[in-house]
Amino acid sequence: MTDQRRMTLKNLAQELGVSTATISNAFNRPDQLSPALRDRILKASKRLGYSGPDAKARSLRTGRSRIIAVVLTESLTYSLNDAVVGEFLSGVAEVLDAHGHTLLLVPGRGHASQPPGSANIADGFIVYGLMPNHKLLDELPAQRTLVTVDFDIEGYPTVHVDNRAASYQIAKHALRTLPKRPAIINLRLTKQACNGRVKPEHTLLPDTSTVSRARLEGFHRALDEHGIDTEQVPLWNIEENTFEVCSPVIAEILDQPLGQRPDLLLCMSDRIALTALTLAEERGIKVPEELRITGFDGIAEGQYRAPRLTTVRQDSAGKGRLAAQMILGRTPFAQQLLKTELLLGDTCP
Amino acid sequence: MTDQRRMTLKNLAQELGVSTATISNAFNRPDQLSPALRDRILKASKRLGYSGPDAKARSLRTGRSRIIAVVLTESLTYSLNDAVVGEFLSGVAEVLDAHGHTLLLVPGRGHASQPPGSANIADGFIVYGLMPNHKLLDELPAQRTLVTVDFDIEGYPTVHVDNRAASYQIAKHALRTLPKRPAIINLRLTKQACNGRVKPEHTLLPDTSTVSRARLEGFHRALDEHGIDTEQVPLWNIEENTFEVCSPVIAEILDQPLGQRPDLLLCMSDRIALTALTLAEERGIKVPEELRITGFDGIAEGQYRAPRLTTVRQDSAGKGRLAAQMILGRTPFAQQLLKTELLLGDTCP
DNA sequence: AGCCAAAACTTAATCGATTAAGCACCTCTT
DNA sequence: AAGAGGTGCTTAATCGATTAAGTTTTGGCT
Repeated sequence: MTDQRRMTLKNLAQELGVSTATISNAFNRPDQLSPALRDRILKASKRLGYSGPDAKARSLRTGRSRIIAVVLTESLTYSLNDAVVGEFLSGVAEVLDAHGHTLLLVPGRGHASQPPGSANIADGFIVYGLMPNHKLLDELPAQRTLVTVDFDIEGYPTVHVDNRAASYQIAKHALRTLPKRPAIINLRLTKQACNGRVKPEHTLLPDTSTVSRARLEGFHRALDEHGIDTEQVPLWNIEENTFEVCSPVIAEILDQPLGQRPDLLLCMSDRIALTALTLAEERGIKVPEELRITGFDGIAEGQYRAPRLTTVRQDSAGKGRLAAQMILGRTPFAQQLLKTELLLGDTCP
Repeated sequence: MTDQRRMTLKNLAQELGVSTATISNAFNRPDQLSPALRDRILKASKRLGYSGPDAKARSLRTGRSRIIAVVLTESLTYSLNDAVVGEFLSGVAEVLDAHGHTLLLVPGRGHASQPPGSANIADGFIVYGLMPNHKLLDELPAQRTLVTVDFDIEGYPTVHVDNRAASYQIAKHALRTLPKRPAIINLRLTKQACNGRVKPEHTLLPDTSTVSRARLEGFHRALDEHGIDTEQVPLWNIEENTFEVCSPVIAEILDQPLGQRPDLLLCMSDRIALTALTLAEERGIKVPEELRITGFDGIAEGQYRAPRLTTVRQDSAGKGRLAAQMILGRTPFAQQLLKTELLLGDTCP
């Protein structure tokens, strides 16, 4: 028996007394050989434990792997626990799957973080929300196909959301009833790590193409229009979009003496807003009577609870679908800007 | 200039007048050549736009791709929106990343669902919670390394959670104060699709190795011990672990006339329990006074809210880490059974 | 029968690397 | 001065497929 040697296309060909080309055709181009022979080959490969052409060899020869890599901002560990990222990925996956492609996840920053080397097996890269100065960016553009999401690289196609317009819109809504003490809680806004109140010594990220910077500008514009001095509006920064990291900062905000405690929180993510909501509930602070809260993102968790979060929904899944379509060449490369939608919940009616 | 032709190791070698072996060594075995030459090679490759050995070719030659595939039960679109799956994947990713491997996501059921063909590029497979009769299982064991999670394939290493013990434990806790009308809400328990009350014509999944079946048995055993006739306990089934699919079923349960409405809901997932909690709040049903609710999984969403969900925590991330370690050969292959932990929240004190 | 096109296969080059084995050459040691 | 042992590099086989081009067989038509 020949069970021992690893089954390859070549071995199978020998076994059956046909050429390797024919075996290959049996798997890839049924019209190139007689049905009878094809049937014989397929049966034999099942019998001998040959599970089809090896993906490694095939991808080398054809130059295509049917794998698309998504490069994420953070470690995978963090990213996969973030609802917004999850939604985005599920959008990507939906389109890839429909076209027979598979999804490779590459961490933006990791432990041993290999160079993208092991990932350059992919046919294309979707780069998600990297900081504009990220070191990976030096290496990537040498690669073939590339779509960026939520940030720009000069000359490359992008899909993103009009963050400025969206945050302006929700701030406008919130300001219809003027707050006495509004406050803003942002995400990764300062150049230096800062988990708490943003002080004069902190410099904000300069690049207005940054998601956080754009959202802040939307808030500020709305405040301006309502005659509120943005300099006087307390600005807080949070380093990581998780309950654990948000929690102490928000506790600090809510535990200020009554005269200083904000009555409106403009939050830069639903995660932040939901954390604020939970902490307010724990303290018996009435939402929205004593404290109004707005979020950003429109994740499911904020909508499937009582009270519902007032927020602005960005179509993360749609963003993912679009990016995937661009990478697969189903949609012309372009600069795509997705619309957002105001969700009127109960936390800021 | 030679910029035009695609840079390969061979071209680079020619350009520099050295052998391909030397270039390869420059990237993979620095000790095999003089530092001076290596430096020259690295500089030249940067200059000529060569981004290191091609991953496709390398993986063919070496037989290893440094890619591990995770095969998921459902479509990726669904899986990536499920907190439990997300946590599991983040555990997997953590270990893979630390060892310089990348994560390939393969949907269990998809649209065009290619055979695992394009995925067999992976060095190993982590198969997550597939139904025991899934067709993918026919194809997979021919592959090299394989670890199953949350279900068994004869003879293969597994990591799972003691679902029976865990559900028994939380049911025991819930039954310390005897309910008048307990009810059970399960997930994917019936052979036929059934989103609602399980009726006599439905047959339960036979295999007790199934997660849902095991959990049901835990519930039943506890009920038994408290002298409650399990036949009399209404059993509801839900087909998909999402708010949208849960919602109508739970509405139906809660909208029953007061004498029939349950006063204890044993839910098979936190998603179900949280949906029940939201719907109860909307209806002004007091939790836990009028209705006690228990969950299963211990996802973050249930703990970072008020009231906190009473549930039993399975260490999904730990499951992922362990599976990844086994696949990478860092932990001996085995049948691993992870412990669970009771989380006493407010919904069933 | 004879001719020709289509059908059914085969030949052989190629994709871009890795790596064992081999060959110079240099530096010590005795 | 000869042998031993390192360095530093090259040669060439190989991984497992795909595919354009070529060859043989088949069958249809006059």
